[in-house]
Amino acid sequence: MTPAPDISESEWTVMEALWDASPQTASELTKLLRPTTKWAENTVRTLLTRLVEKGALKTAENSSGTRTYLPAVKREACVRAEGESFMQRVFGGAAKPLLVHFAQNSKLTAEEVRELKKILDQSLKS
Amino acid sequence: MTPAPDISESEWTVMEALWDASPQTASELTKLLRPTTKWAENTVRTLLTRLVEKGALKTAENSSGTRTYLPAVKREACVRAEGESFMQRVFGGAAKPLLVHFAQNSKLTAEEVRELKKILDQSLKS
DNA sequence: CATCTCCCACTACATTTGTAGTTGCCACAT
DNA sequence: ATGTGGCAACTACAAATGTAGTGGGAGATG
Repeated sequence: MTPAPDISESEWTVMEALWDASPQTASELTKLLRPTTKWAENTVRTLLTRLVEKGALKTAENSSGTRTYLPAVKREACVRAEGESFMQRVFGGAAKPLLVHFAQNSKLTAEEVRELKKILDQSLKS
Repeated sequence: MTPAPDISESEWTVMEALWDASPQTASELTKLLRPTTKWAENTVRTLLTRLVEKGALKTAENSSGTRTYLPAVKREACVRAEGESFMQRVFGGAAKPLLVHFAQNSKLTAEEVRELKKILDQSLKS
């Protein structure tokens, strides 16, 4: 596995779009992201280039010869890495305080609480 | 309330030390952090200065006239802000997927699971 | 053929972050 | 008075990040 590259905030936005739907060309992505980000196309291109350098994206040519981008790393792997680093930085690496924090600071529906409890049960299963 | 300044990773290390025990002088902090960080005193001083600029720390003179540093923002507030931003970036702002993720990726003791369930129950007590 | 368009490769430039080094000032021991 | 040891202010400088601009080649168009 690629060791889950470091993905900055803006880059993360691009990655999400591609995890959601890929491959896409730079201009497709630009249009897709424009409403939320207001980024110029060159900005998106720069981010794409950097992500390719980092090994987070791969490229391929589409039928019409233009380049398309697609993830080279799984979202889940990046989420795990980011989560790990966050947990380390803010909670000294301990999962429980983190879970406590988010459990306390979120308003959850009864349904969600039920689900989470089930997952907690499983999590200690193995 | 101060709107919870943006605290970088290295800065966070310093903040933790001061949330843990304050006020402290630059050299005290340097000694305290040396084992873990290997930072030169000037490095610590730079971080302290930046944190003061950001409004995360305040200073005061101690009896012997040298400067001491102490938090100007509560840890809990910073944790909340960081957590919020992390949740936004990585989980699109949704608490449940975040909780699911960490619940699944952590090995918890039966005791911890019990505790967490209790907190979940309270969290929906609206 | 002369252009107009797209797309891509380069270049740009301010900020933030990590990690110090250099200088100046002041109280205290000679 | 003078050197010395701290402490504080200012300066340094490279990498990463956010956010573009510019120039050049390959097709589409008039």
